[in-house]
Amino acid sequence: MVMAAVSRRHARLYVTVDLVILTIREEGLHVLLVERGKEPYQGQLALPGGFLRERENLPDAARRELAEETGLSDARLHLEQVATYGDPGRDPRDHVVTVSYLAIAPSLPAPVAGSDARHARWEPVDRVDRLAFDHNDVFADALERARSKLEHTTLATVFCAETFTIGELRRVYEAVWGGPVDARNFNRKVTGTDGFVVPTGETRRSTPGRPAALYRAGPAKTLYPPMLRTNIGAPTSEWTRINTMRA
Amino acid sequence: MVMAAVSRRHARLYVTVDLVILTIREEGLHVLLVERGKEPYQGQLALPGGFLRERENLPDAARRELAEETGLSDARLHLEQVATYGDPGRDPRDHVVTVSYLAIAPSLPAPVAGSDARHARWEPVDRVDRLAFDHNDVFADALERARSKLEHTTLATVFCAETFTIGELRRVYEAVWGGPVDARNFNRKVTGTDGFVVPTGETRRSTPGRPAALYRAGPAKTLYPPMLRTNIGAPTSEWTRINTMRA
DNA sequence: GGCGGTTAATGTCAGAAAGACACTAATGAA
DNA sequence: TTCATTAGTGTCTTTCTGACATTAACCGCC
Repeated sequence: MVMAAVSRRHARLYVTVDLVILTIREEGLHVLLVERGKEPYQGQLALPGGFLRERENLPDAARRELAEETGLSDARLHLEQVATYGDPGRDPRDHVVTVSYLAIAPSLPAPVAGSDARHARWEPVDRVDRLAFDHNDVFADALERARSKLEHTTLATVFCAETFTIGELRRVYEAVWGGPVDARNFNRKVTGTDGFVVPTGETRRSTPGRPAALYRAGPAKTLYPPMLRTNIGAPTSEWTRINTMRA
Repeated sequence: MVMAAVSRRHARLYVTVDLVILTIREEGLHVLLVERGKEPYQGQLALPGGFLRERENLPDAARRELAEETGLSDARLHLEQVATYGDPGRDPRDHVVTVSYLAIAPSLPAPVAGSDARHARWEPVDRVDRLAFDHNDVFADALERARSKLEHTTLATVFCAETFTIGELRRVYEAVWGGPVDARNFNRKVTGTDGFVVPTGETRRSTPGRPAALYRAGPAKTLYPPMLRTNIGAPTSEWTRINTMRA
């Protein structure tokens, strides 16, 4: 049986992946940006990314680009698809559809010098503005995804090292949500939720101050009931983008 | 200044949109499926969809396909992007990336007979199995998205006609979540949440029984605090698919 | 007109969870 | 030993939800 090829009448497009790589540095949430080395948008900051290769699937492309930018392929990294943007005018050169991925890692070092990351740098998330292409939207959607995920899942532990204190975990929430989280209620919620964290039995000393108990990430993925953002502005959750359709 | 074209070394792909069209018929949640008229997967059921055209953006393509399938372009329809699937082997003919959209409408009629919808039919969501391509995954993800959205947003009203009763709204929840919802607590939650519904002042009589008050959808999009599924199996929320990456 | 059945709406009680915040504990430095 | 700092535990109140009872508003029938 002969199988017909796809009609040549259909559009053929380039597909890229764009990465929103988040980490926590200097007590604040940062995103990795690169300076465009050539047109279009030369000199402007953009999210890192690249073109899909022949017969390459999307997550592999995202992992490849991530490894290029951060040098990491650690399994503890979080990588998840967020949205797809396909406005024909988003890239002046040609019709390019991009699939964005949220990547989260424990404290990442300064960007490595590579051919694509020559002018890469960590930017505080509240300082991100005027990115190339539609990357402002891409970034905003991924940031909101990260914020929502901290409400409903135990994802925050991915921002931490293998062992961490409750205080460190709470500061992750504060960095991602952009506001204070009550230490007493946070401690009760996290340690009272089965599978969120697992005590190691050891402590980490700080000078001065009471030594803090150390924990590892537990097996639970879902945080149920969720820990909702309350006193940090009105929730502009990704839930509310009814009829949201990325172009 | 001359702008370089995209390198010919990068892959060029076909992009499609796939629609998960949900409606409620005969007290149950249904999805629109079409029977494939040609290879690959000829004779098998699939989600409706089609190829992106030259210079067409994704939501326009989704709307175009939706109009073809349902005859509707009603602004009250809900249409939102869900995920993108790009496994090179997902279509035997060529490397095709698909972007899935969730579409929700009030009670839709039997499928119109069109060239693409010749063998279209509504299928109860719990009877969906062995779809073509990777459409089982596509469908499962969109269904879960719909289920989650009923927890966090006022989206359920889109399944209803312009005016509806609280009982009708509750049956939407029961159809989408697949289990019973307590009428007394539901009524209190819905009518007690600002902006969820707005009373019309009229009633709808049923014979026999107490006339039910009629409502319209209110302005609120977010349902906060959310109305979480509790006694309908463990929540298999889309939140828990950490590291979920559609291929 | 009254009664019964059905559906809708309101109400009650209890418990869980979270918000707000105080107090105690465990250090190390001075 | 004292003090400052950080961590952890605790208390009270409020809010919300779960479970379920009761009342209300019909229409059909006698």
